[in-house]
Amino acid sequence: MSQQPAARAAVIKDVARLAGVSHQTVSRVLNDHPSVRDETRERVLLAVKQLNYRPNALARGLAGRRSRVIGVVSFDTILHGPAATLLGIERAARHAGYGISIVALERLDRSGVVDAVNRLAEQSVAGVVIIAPLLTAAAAAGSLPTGVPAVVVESDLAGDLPTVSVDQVAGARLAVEHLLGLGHQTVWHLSGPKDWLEARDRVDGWRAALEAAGRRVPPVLAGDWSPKSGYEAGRELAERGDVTAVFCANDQQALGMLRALHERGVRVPEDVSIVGFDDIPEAAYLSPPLTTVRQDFDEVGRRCLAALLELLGVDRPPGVPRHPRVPPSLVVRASSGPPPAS
Amino acid sequence: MSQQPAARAAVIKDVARLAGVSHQTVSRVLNDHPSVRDETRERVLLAVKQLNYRPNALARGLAGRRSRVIGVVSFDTILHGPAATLLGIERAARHAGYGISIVALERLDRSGVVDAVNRLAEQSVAGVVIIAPLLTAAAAAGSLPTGVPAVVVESDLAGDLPTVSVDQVAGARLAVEHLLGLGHQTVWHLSGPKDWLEARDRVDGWRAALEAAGRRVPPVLAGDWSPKSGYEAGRELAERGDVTAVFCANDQQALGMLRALHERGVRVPEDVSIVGFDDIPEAAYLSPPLTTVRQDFDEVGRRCLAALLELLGVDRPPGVPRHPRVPPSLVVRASSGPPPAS
DNA sequence: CCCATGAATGTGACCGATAACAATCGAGGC
DNA sequence: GCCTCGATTGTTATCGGTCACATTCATGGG
Repeated sequence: MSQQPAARAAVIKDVARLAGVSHQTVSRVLNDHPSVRDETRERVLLAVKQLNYRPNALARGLAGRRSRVIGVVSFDTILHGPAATLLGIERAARHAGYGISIVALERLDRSGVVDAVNRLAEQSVAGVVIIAPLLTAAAAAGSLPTGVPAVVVESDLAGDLPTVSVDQVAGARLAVEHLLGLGHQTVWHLSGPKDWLEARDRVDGWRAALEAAGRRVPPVLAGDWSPKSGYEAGRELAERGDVTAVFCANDQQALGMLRALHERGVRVPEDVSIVGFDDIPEAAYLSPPLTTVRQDFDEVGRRCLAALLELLGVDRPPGVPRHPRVPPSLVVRASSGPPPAS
Repeated sequence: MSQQPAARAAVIKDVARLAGVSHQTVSRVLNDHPSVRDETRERVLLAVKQLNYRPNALARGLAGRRSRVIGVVSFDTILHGPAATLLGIERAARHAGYGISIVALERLDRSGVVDAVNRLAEQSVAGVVIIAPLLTAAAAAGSLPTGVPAVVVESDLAGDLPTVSVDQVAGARLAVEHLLGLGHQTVWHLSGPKDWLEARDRVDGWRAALEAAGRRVPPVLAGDWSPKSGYEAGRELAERGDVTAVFCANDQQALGMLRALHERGVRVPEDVSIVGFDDIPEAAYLSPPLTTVRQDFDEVGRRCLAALLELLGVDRPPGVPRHPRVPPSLVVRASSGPPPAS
């Protein structure tokens, strides 16, 4: 009848008692402090194993003023990019021995970001990563009041905070150069929403590539990332006879555009070539399979963590650039080809 | 010269001093304990505001043995379903005043799940939600060693733990009945991976609906959620002339199948009707727009949280069922129609 | 008029770890 | 042989809250 109801998890004192040392010595072993005799260390580790002891992260954080958790402010994780970025960060954090706390934002305005960071700060996170694909969020990140170490993803203009982003401009250039290389006279562009930085950068890269080649720059078609906006843009383009190549700012828009063109009897790539951006899992199985630009989100996650750890002074690999840009790569499939002979 | 370097954040004692009360009274105000005089309460709240005081969640959790964070064990959050579920849980948690800590699993085996829960337990989470769409994960969840309150999502066989899931069987039935209602003699099925519970349930629902209608049950085609497997199954089906309707276990597979059929000149829905599952954002813009079954992931998230809060004894709404099943709904689009006249 | 009662508030222990400092011990220098 | 020094280990304070209990004070019943 004297059975404990749920044998309370062992704490550091239990380990100390079992190993016959002071709790402080146990703490030293756990944090591999140098001056512990080998024999003592082993005795402690044995006790740890026997009791299945796991240090309490809360107590650790409170006493040591550093927690092994990093906060992530995320946005619209239904979209492929943000979801993949979040996963990349989680993966990198886990490998570095950190946990992840997330706060998702419904709207990406200034007070929302600040508020989210505050909520994370309450939890004494070691630092935060802000996935801030919008201009407003980047601005907010630039003016964080608290002294929380922060890294901003997908934005290179967050005040003096370190940032990590995919080189969107280079990605757009890859797409455009690919199409020009196939013989197209110019390339149209269906952009993402104006307030997204990635959308803006892709427009810039597209325009720069066209200008560098001395080509005419058509007007930008404005989309909102959704397949719907791609569909609508596709119907417009189908009306005109002079479009031979379109660079869509993401794969979902490209998908909608494919549908519109197909509906109107415009053949891809024979009549019009389409290039997307993201390389979502579906891209290879659209009709036709989509040529697109792939982003390495795992690499983004790794670099975020590297930047954050440097900020925390944990690691100090001297060569880490403050605003690294991860290079994207072009994946050529069947949706792009030479222009019609005409 | 006496300026503080970064004016350390205010703690409860600072508030107490400023308000001229004891720290315990401040604590009472913060946790709205009844017996505090109004005048005192206001004085404290004023001090809180003046100092911009925010209670330290670590200390709170340590002392009070309850943290306002719940852990989520997630898997494959690149897929639409898990990503949406995660977001739903985060949203519900945020509204209930809880934060979210996540651990993503690479593989969904027993030790992985147990390990993830342990990592969360170290952080003293109030409870965990396990997104366990695989049989192995459900089994692991059923044998969690620690005394951590847990709710399991997308699995109804996790020992005696409360679970929340979408009624996959009903969803599959909706799809099949829709197709039979259009006049098809029978419906083929491209399943998800065998070890996923959702895949298994959808197979069950499909078969049950066919049997209930007294129809022939064709062999199950085995997929793996990927567009690729849908594409391959589509090529096989195109070979046969006798297939008029296919229920795909998810939209990505349906997408691949659409591509294969299109490639072979099989028209959808004139020759073959296709129904998917999930209603991913792309579904409405495929060629043709996809008829599919929609799941309400926000509702799943809400119910998860309700179940967890009940487990925590925080709330006790008596009517909460232990294994609620969220009903899915059919979204009819252009990929399904009457069978060919033949 | 005294005492029981309950509301309002304060005091000190405690949660489980780390940090700072003290104590102990054996070895090498004079 | 005594003292200093570094390696080990222990003791106590501390992190920032909550909990359990003590205390104070005004009120109402006998």
